[in-house]
Amino acid sequence: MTVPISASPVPAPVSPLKVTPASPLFLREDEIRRGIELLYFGYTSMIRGADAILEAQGLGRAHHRALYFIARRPGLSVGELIGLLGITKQSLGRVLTDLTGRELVEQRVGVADRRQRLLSLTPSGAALEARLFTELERSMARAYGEAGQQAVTGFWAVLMGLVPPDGRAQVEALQG
Amino acid sequence: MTVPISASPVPAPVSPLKVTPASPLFLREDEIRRGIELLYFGYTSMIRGADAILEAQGLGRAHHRALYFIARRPGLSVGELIGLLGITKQSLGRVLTDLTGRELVEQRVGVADRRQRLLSLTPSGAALEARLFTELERSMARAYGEAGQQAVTGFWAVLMGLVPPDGRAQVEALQG
DNA sequence: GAAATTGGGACAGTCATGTTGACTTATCTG
DNA sequence: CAGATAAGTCAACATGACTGTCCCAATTTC
Repeated sequence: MTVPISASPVPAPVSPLKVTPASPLFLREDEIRRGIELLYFGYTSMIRGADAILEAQGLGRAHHRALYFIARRPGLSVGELIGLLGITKQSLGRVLTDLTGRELVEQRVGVADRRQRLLSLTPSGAALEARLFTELERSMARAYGEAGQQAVTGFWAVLMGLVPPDGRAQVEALQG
Repeated sequence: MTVPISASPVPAPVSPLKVTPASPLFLREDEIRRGIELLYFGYTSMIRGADAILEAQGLGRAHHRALYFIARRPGLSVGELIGLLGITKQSLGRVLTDLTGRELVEQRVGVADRRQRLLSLTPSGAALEARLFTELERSMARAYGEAGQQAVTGFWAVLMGLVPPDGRAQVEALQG
């Protein structure tokens, strides 16, 4: 990455006014640690907003995650939800028993495959998920607004880069 | 959303070539959900890399977080660590008992205030933390490299925006 | 100097959420 | 029909958070 300058004796830096330029190779330990720490604090800050609502309902974050993905992809099967959450059938089972018992989630038999149980939110489940989403949205919308449109694109790009290549299709499929 | 057409017969859109322009106000629900989901999957993908090392040591993620912050700010007090982790004294107590019992962390009496116990890593603790950090670094460095320098700046900006204003000083103080 | 506050440790109990393993039922597919 | 798959269930267990209480030593305050 050396720029050959033959004629001029002292090669002047290209941008002398930038005091702390980011390393071109992104390899400095401090930059890695900054990312790790911001990811930790940013993530926990965002989800903390919904905790009060959940606690008032006697639910936990595991219930929230299930509600979120069922809202996002209504009609998904139990197996698909297990894959998204990355937990075992037994762990999800307890959460799903809670949610169906409270009539926040309902199941119906799959059409193509009658072994499947397709999940969707009841009206009250959708109302609760909307309240929870509003909390996350408040936090995320403020961050987007403060950082600006270009920053948001970078935010998405780095986060997608953190996901192992074989998992990216799943994330993309969830969206769009 | 009807467009009144009075004088000019067909008002041409301003940017007819942009197929899916990002909303200027960053308020479209899909953009919020994309951020929520990428943050969730990106965060879990990054930390998952260290789990195998931890499990081999019989330690958990709580131990990792404590090791990380002690490595980052050697000599910090128990109270400061509690503040960073956002957990109670009792919860941290068990983790710290484990780590000191395994001689990964050591405590010494505070100099200015002798009630304090200042935490630091032993050589073997530093070695373990370095191995764990290498795992996180591998993931983060790849994401930085794929996304590019400008994206990293945006990544940082959005994440800092997620942190409530009264908590940002603490995050900044951890760095630099 | 006495009293109140603070930093830290310890004990006991509880809850939420994850795990493994084994078994059952219904259904689909070769 | 035989085997594989989707889902549910029971039991046991591990982790990591919580609350509440009590204690000690050191510091700060009056």
